[in-house]
Amino acid sequence: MLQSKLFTRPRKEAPRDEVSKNAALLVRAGFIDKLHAGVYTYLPLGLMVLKKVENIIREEMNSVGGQEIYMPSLQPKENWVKTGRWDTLDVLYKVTDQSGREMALGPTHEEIVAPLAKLFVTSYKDLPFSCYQFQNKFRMELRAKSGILRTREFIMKDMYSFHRDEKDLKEFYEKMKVVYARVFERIGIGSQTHLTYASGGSFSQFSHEFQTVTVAGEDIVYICGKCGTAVNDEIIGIQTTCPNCGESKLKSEKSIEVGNIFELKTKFSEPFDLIYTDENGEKHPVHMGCYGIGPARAMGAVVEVYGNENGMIWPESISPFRIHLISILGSADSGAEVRAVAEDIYRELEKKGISVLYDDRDLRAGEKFADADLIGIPHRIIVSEKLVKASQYEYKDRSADLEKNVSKSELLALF
RNA sequence: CGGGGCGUAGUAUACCGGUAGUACGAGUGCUUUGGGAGCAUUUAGACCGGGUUCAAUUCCCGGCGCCCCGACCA
Repeated sequence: MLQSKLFTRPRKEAPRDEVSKNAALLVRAGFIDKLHAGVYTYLPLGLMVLKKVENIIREEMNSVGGQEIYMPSLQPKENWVKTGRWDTLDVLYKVTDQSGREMALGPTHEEIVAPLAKLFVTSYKDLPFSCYQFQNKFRMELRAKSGILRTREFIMKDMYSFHRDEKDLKEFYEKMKVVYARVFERIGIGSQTHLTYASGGSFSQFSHEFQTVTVAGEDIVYICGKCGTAVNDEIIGIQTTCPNCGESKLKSEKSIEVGNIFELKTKFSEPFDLIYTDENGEKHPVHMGCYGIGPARAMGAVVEVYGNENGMIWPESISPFRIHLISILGSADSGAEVRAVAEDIYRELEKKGISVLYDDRDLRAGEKFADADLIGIPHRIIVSEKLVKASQYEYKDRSADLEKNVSKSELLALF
């Protein structure tokens, strides 16, 4: 993509009201814009990152047989009354239409997916299965904060699984732990993200969270130095040792919850009468599991981990582009030649199917470099008068801090 | 929801009870060209409502908005 065509533009300073690192950097780099408290627009570069995060999650959900669906945000009041959450869930946004009919803006989708499953589940032969979606969730947070880490409208991948009994649910649940770890590994925060034991609510002993260590986090976890498993502060009173290996020395860290999984069991199947008939003709409630990841929050966590005062360095897997090609046009006479060489390599890379952000703007070198630092694409190629004269290209791998001059064929061989 | 802070050009800021200043950005011209260039020139601003006052962007009250701390966060 030609950078001159991007309708957004990086800026030198963050707005005064964006204090958190993730929002300050993302706003400065032109990835997001704040509409109001806790509600952000995703601009072209930001949406590219978000979509890459989503696609990694999608691939992993598909790998365990998850089937993608899309459920509505506008949800009937009756479903929420049925589970008793219409009056008890204080983050629920309620809207009323012209006829006076009340509805909820979905903060989650158990109330929708359980009756949905009821349409298709009658026999043990219909189980197990799982479905998921990427959907905007609305939660009336009393206090939105920390940039895109805690917002009132946010995208969430929520998957729901349906099983004939607790044992089958448990097996699938264990598989999801592995799949979730792989998601966070792939988006670049694997080593900072810990499987964390948390409160299981009234239906199981524990739920599990995936907590990414960062000072911007709002949770506190106690991490086992031996196996990396963590315990959430909320249950450290009842779980004082590592639940995985028994180690008693745990280190406390601030962290952000980027994913969580829990066993719903029959909590939602019962109110919606979601039952199946077994081999003997006996009826049983379906056992459910629920698995959430906030792609935008995960993206914010990545920024918290990799951002510095100059900008980002994106993990390659979710970088908006693979390569940032920068032309240093120099004086008017050399400019045309530099531009021709840059356009040529741009076309060749695109032809190879490599995504390139080509900074073709007629700006000075310093400004282009500063913008590139902010945007944070990990691979950088520079074309300048000096380099053109020597038939060389400067290649920089920003995450490896590697910088070298290469010929065209060497350059193309790198990707 | 409790506590605190802040609302001034597109952005970041300054001053002031009496004509609102600077920088960046944006536009134009010339020079410059490998780390946010220089000169000239143009552009553009006091959140809303009420009160005090001869006079309010400034002081007071209310609203709205935003940020931070805490509480909350299947």
